[in-house]
Amino acid sequence: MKKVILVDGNNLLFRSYYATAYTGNVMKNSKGFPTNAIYGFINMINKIITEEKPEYIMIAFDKGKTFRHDKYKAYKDGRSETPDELKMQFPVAKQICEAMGIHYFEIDNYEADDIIGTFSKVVDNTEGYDATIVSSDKDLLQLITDKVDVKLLKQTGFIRMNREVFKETYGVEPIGMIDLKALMGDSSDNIPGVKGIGEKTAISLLTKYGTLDNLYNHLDELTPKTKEKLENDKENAYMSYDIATIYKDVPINTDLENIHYNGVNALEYMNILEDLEFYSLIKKMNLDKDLISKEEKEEEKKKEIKVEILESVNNFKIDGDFGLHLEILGENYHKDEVIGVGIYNDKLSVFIPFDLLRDNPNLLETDFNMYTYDLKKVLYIFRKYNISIPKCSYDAMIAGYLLNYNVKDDISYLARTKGYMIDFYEETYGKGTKLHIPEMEVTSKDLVEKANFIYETYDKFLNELKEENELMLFHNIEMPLVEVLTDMEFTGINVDKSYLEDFGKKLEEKITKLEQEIYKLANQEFNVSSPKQLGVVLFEDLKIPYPKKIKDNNYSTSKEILDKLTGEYEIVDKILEYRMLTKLNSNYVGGLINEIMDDNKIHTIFTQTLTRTGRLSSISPNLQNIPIRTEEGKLIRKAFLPEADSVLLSSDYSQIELRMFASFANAENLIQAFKDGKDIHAQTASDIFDVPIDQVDKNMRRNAKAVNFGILYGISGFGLAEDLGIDFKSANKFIESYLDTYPGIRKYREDVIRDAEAKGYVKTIMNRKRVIDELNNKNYMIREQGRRIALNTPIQGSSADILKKAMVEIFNEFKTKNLKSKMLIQVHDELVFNVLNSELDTVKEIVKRIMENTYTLNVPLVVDIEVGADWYEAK
DNA sequence: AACGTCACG
DNA sequence: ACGTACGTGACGTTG
Repeated sequence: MKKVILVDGNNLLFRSYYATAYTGNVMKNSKGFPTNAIYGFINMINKIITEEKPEYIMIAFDKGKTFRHDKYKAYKDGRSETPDELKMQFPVAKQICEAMGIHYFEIDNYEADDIIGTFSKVVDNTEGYDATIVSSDKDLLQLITDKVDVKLLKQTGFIRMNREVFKETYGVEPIGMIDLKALMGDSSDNIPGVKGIGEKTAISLLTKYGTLDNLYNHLDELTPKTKEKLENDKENAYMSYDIATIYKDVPINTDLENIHYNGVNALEYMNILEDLEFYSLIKKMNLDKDLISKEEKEEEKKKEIKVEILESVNNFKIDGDFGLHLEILGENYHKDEVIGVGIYNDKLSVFIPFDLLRDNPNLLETDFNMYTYDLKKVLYIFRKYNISIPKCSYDAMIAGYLLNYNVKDDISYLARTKGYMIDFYEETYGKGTKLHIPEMEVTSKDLVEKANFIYETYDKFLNELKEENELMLFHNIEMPLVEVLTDMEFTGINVDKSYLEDFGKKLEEKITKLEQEIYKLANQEFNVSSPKQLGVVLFEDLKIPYPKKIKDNNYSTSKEILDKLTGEYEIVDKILEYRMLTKLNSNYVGGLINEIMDDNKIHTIFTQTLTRTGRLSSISPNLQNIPIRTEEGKLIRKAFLPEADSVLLSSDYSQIELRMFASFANAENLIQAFKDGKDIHAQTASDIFDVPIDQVDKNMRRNAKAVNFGILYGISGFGLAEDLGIDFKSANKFIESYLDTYPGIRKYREDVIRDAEAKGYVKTIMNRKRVIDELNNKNYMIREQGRRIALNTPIQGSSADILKKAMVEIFNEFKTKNLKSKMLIQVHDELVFNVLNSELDTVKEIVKRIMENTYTLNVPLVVDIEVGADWYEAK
């Protein structure tokens, strides 16, 4: 027997949607596209395939108004409109069917039921086949025959309904389902049936008379009341019969070979899953090799590479440029164990265990070029172990990042976009407690495969970069920056552990005290750190009126909300202080102490390929969010110290983003103000409120400052109103008068958005490109977000470009001048250096000159420099 | 693993 | 009628 699976696609999507949507929180990807229905849909299909192992499968969808509407206008009336968030998911579900290698059908004017009915009829009439229908809709039960059963989905699990079970449950043949509906109707489809006859009467009538026709032939045998009901509604009964009958002759190609299941198209499928951000499914799929089609498996085999595991260095020689991949066990190459390196080119296909390399640190000495994926990791490790480093000016991770591939720190993702089916890190090395180094046979193959991918795609990626005009950015900024960042990470920054410990103790004392006071004010003990418990205590037990229109089931206890209650309720002030102190203690005192290494320094990792705008990010620990805005928090900075005979120097761009914006938009008054070195927010206030600059008061300046910031983010009246605590109307007025004052800005905004919408992407001054899919989204809000992204990215990204360029130049000048001072930290518009006292004047001059002149805008770039005995003083 | 919160530019 | 400013990372709580 060959198994045919017939899936009710509509039903699956609706079910999955409402299974989770009732909470009001529909699952979405980071772009805001709803994915909850699709997620359940995919899981269900996967389950069906694993459980049923079908040779044939198809999925049916509804399309258009059906012929049933012609017969009965009110068909399905009363159903609530399908939510947009669900509608949006249908096209994606169909793409997924295709990617999964499953034929799907949608035929105008027919429901999914009819398509399924048509196939079930074919199977019923074909020797050697049987079918299983998958749905939670009982309507389909009428299709059950000896060869066709229904997997009826329940909330958890399913019931398999075959002819026997059906008869036991309903007392009639499956086909009698139609007669049953003709009598009892169906409220969900708004099928009327016969008034006054429900399930019980209908079943008992049909048990006796079998069919609707036969029943109407024996009306005289019935009680007068029932007879009357049936007579009155005869027309409705037959109409209902018609509508409830699944049509079995939909005009489609019913050749079963047409729906043969060949397995997924792995690449296409993966791409969709990545868009949806279903990472768990990506991993699962890769583990489930059954899902990958045979052709692809064969192709995979063809690519199998012979791997030599290097045991002795005697005959090892690099001949020609080569791909190299280094792997570590974990995520932090500053402390994790190194596994080894894979090397590949046309002549070499070798795995070198790390021990061997460490014992032979000159093994890789060569004039040929090295290509890598994550060069910084390689540079860092090789430097740490004094291994000679081949020259390298190509890194696939950087290339992939600039080309807008979703790299996600795992070479396998990038490789798969080019058809290299490399296992994910987690599959090979595990995760969390399961992290381990597998047998050398496995690691050697893994690393060489990766080196092979790096080597073979070199031309491809460089060509793509060339097409995007990103070669300059790649060669002159990002690649040289890798070395700069390596050096910064390697150098690290001194941190005074005992200072932090003392600071922590003081914090803890205050926290304990505050905690007791809060308990007292609350008349109970509870976990102040639990937003949930806190919400109940404040807004239920203490009956503090919630300061916002209630929208969710939960009370927000965010600063934004609590700030509105300060002064009025003592407990709120204490909670805010508690929050601030615990944040400092756990995130900064504790967090930083945990990251201090044996040399008493902190070595962060700068991620160069993460942000969508071109900025860096910093992890383990994040040195880009050390407190500064409050005095208490700022004290943390006293723990960051220079080396002996040195000071810390901080240089930061003044208003770089606003200058950038003024320059791009050619906003003359703003540009002039920058040229004249005026207080820019005061000048703005003077312009929009039309008063002389010396009559600008504090409030006017504050408002102007907020608009200046807002404009960088793609301002909205609502956002500005929130920020300034004013009403929506006045906020809009500010914005309007701002745009009237600076018509260049108004025009620039319109131009940028129009251009971005036409092209689907934006670029920075150095041609860094960001694709903005949000601009095409059907959802108004997401499109609006896309527009704000289009406005903000060139600003934020160009600032990032400029600072990166400056970093490379400063690094090079330090090197040529043989300076011992070191760049340590980058914080988006600021650099922090350890500067030897003897080099202070030189460094000041270099840093200021390069940062201010590395790129010429229509406005001057101004850099402020501060020096001190710690990071607190140097700021 | 996701959420809420809050630290930074 | 809706829901609202851009880009990050880390922690504690909760499911």
